[in-house]
Amino acid sequence: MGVTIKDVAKSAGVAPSTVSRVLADNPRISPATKKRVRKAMKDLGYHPNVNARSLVSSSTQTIGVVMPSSADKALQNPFFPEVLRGISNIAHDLEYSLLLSTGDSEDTILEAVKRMVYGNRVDGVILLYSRLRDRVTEFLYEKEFPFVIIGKPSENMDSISHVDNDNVQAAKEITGHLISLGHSRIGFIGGSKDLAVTLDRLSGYQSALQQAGLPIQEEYLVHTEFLKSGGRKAVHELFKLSQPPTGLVIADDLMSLGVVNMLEEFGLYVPEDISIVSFNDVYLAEITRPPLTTVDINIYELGVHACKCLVEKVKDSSEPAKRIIVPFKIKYRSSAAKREQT
Amino acid sequence: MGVTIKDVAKSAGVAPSTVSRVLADNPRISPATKKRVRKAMKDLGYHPNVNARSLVSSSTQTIGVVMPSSADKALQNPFFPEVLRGISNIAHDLEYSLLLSTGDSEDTILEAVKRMVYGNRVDGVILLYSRLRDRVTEFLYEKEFPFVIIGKPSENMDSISHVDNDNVQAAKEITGHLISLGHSRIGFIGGSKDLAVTLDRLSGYQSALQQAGLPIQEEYLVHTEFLKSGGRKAVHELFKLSQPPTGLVIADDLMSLGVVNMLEEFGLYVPEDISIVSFNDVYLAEITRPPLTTVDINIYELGVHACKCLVEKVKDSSEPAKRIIVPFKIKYRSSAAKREQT
DNA sequence: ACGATGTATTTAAACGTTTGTTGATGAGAG
DNA sequence: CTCTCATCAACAAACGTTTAAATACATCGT
Repeated sequence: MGVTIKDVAKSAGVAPSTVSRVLADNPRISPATKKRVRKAMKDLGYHPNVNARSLVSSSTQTIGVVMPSSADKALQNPFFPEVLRGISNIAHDLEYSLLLSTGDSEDTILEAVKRMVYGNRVDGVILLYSRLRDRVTEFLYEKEFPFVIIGKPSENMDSISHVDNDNVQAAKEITGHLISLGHSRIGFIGGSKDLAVTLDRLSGYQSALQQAGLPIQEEYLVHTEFLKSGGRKAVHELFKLSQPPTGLVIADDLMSLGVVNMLEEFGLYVPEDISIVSFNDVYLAEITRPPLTTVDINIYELGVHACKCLVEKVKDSSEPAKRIIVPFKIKYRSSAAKREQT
Repeated sequence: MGVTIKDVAKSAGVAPSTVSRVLADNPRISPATKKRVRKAMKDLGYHPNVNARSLVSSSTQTIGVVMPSSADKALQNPFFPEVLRGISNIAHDLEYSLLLSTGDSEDTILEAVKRMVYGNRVDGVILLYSRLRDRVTEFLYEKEFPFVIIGKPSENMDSISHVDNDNVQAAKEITGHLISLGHSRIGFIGGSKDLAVTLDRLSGYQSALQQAGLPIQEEYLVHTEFLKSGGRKAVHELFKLSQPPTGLVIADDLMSLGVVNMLEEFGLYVPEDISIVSFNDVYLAEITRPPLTTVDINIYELGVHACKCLVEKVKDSSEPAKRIIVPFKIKYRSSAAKREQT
C-alpha cells in the first residue's frame, strides 16, 4: 500500500540500498545523488516503515513506560502526568517513542512487560515505581534488559540505574521545620511499607526526631493507602490517642488533602490546631486551602533524567549503572505554623 | 540472539511454516504435531518477534494515544490518568499495546502522530481532546486513518467516531440545580473557547438560564485557562462587577479549586457567600473543602468505550462511524447551597 | 598506456514472520 | 491392484528494510 524504498529507488534511478544510505545520511553517497533521492522521496511522499527497520536493526527506538498497578490508586496522583511529561519531552527530542503499560495487578503488568520485552517492542524500560520484591524488576534484572527505576531499587542498588530524590534528607529537613516551629509531638503518615519512598521518608523523619532529642513513638506512625480513605483512617488512629500529635509529616500531598478534610470533620483546623507538611508539591498543593508546606521533589526532572539515562544505556550497553539524585526544595506555605506552647 | 521460529521448527522436526500455523492455531495442523511444537516452544522459551509479524501482516496490535499539548497544562488534570486507565484495561484485554504521544505544541504532536501513522507503528489512534481546527484531527481524517475522539469533533461529526458526554444536558441540569437553589445571578467560567467541551457546557448553561427566564449576561462569562491563574483572573473579573454573581458554573473541578482559593482571598466563602458547581468529579472533588457539587462524567468509561470502538473499527474497516454518549451523574455535595433572598 | 588506488554505486543476503501452493502419504473405491 | 481424494506438512515467496561484499568507473602516478 504505502510507498517503499524500492519505489523511491526506481523513481530516482538508483538502487534501494542507495536510498537507505541517503536516509542514514551515509557519507559514501555523493551529494548529487543524495539530492536527487531526497527529491524523489519528497515527491512520492515516502516514509520509512519502522517495523522493517526494527526487524533488521533490532532496535525499535521505543521505550516502555511501566506504571504501577491501577489497584494502587496511586495512579490518581498528578505525579504521573507530570513525570510522563518529563519523559515524553526528552523522548521526543531523542526521537524515541513511548509504549505505555498499566494493568490492574502485578500479574497483568508483568505479562505486559514480558510482551514488550520478548516481542522486541522496546529497547528499554522505565519503571515509575519501586516496591519491595517486585517481580517486574526481578524479571528485567535477570534478563539484563536495559531499565531505569524512578525511585530507589529495593535490591541491587548498585547495579540498577535509578533516578531519585534524597528522600531521607528531605524528610529530615521538613520534619526539622516542624520541630523548629515548636512542635514536639509529630506524627508520620506514610503509604505502603512496600514502597521504597515510604521507607526513606520515614527514616528521615525518625532521624530528625532523634537528632532533636525527641522520642520516636510507635503510635505516631501510620501506614495506609495513598487515598482518601487512607487519610481518614490515619486521622482516626492518631486522634484517638490521649496525647495526639500537633504536627504531621505526610508522605504525599494528596493524602494531606484527605487529612485536612478529615481533621475538619473532627473540628480541627490546619494550621491553627495541627500543622502539616508533606511531599511532592503537586500542582494542587498550591491551590488548596490552606496551601501546603511541602517538599518540591521536581517530578518533571525525575522524568527527564530517567529518560536520558535509559537512552544512554540503550545506545551503549557498556554504560555503567547510574544513581541520579534530583535536588528537592522545600516550599514554605501555610499548612505549618508556630506551635503555641500550652 | 533470541530463539526464532526456525529454532523451534528444527527442535520439533517440522518446517517453520508449521510452527507459524501452530501459533495461529490453524486447523490444518494435526493435534499431535501441535502438541509437539508447543512443547518445543516452551522448552526453548520461544516468543514471537512482533516486528517481523507486523511487517508481513501490516497490523501492529498497537493503538496510539494522543494527549493534548502539555502547553495546555490540562495535563495536570487527573482526567488523563483516569481515562488512560480505562483505555489501558480494555487494550490489555484485547491484546493491544498503547503508544503514547505528547508534545509541547500542536506542531510537535502532529509530527509525532505522523511518525506513528506513516511509520506503521499503530493500527489506530485515540485523541484525548477535541479542539477547533485541530491539525491532528484533519490529518487523520484526510488520511482516512482509523481514529476515535474523546469529546466532540468540531467538524465532520457524522463521519468521525467519538465518545462523549451529553455536556449540553449536563450543564443545563447542573445550572438548573443552582437556579432551583434560588440563585439568579449565575456566572460561567470556562476553558479555552477552542475546546468543544467548553462550548457545549456554555450552551447548556445558557439554555438553562433562558428556560428559567433569566437574562444571559455577557459580563458573567469568563473564558480562561484550566489553571490556577485562570481561576484567579476569572474571579477578579467577576467580582469587580457592581452586581457580582452569587452562583458559578465552572467547567472543570480543578478550576473550581482555584476559584475557591481566590474567593477566599477576597473574604468570600463557598457555599455561604457563593455557590459553585463544576464538572468531571475528579478524585479530588470529594476531598476538598468544601466537597464539590459536580457532574460525574464517568471518565473511566469514556476511555473504555473509546478503546472498544477503535478496535472494532480497526478490525473491520467497514464499521461505520459511531457516536457514543456516556451517561453523567450529578454528585450533590456541599459547594452549592440555598441562596438567602436579600 | 598500465595497473593501482579510491570513490560511488549496486548486488544480494539477512532479519523473523505469514501464507499460497505444492508434495507426500495413506485410506477407501472401483 | 491401481486410482482418487483427503489430510497433513513442507517449500518458497513475500513484507520493507539494512549492510557487508562486490563491482563499475574515474583518476592518478609511472
